[in-house]
Amino acid sequence: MSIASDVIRGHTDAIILAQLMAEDSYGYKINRAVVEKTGGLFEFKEATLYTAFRRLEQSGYITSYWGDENTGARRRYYSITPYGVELYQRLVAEWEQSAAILQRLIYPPKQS
Amino acid sequence: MSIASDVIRGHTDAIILAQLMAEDSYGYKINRAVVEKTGGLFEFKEATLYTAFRRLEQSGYITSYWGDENTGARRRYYSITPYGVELYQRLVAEWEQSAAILQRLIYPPKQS
DNA sequence: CTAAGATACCTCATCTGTCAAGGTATATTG
DNA sequence: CAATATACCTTGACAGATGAGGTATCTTAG
Repeated sequence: MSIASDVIRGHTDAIILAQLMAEDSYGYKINRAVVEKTGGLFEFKEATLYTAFRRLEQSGYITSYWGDENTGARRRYYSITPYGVELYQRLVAEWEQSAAILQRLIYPPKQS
Repeated sequence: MSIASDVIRGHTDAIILAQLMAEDSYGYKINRAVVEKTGGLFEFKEATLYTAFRRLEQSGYITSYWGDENTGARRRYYSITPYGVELYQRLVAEWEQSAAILQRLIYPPKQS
């Protein structure tokens, strides 16, 4: 993950929910998708990922169920709830607004 | 600060350093500048701000000195060090790269 | 057959940054 | 004289991220 880490920090939930907006998925697969999308620049630490799943499920934003693989390691699939869709939309809106704001704050002001 | 809070979280150092890149300044003034630049959407909690100052100073990124006001409350001015300039540049570069990455991660992928 | 690596999940303890809540002190303005 | 603005500070609690450890299955190379 080299760079990026600090900025992505705090957006764990939004990234996970974005994946679940497309389809039910499971931890390992979501993390593979993130690695692939970032060209290897970022990946979740496992502890971070599973902590987030528990947090989101306990708050009612996602639900989980065991996959019925008859081969390979078992998978716990997650599904986004209507409540989670709302959260996702709010997080995206926040991101958009806040990215614009940060863009203004992070560069030095002209001297007065 | 209503919205924004989560996204700005983690960029305290970069925002402070950006201000100090322009000129030496002090806590209260930096926070006023932030409020003004964001149209009132965001401001630092004082504890967050002063915690950050201490962290940055202990790490050698900024130095401080007391202003010589002969009126009004005393001010502790902060000055960015060469080491701090380096950090600032690194943080900005990270922000730019990471904002682009997040932009890709935060929207749902097309179903395959 | 066996070792290594990929797949897949989980927990615990610790660290770091944020922030609510409290405090001090001075100057200005109604 | 009270309220408000300026200006700084500390403490304790909390939440999210993470290092380090663990379990189990399947595939592939030697």
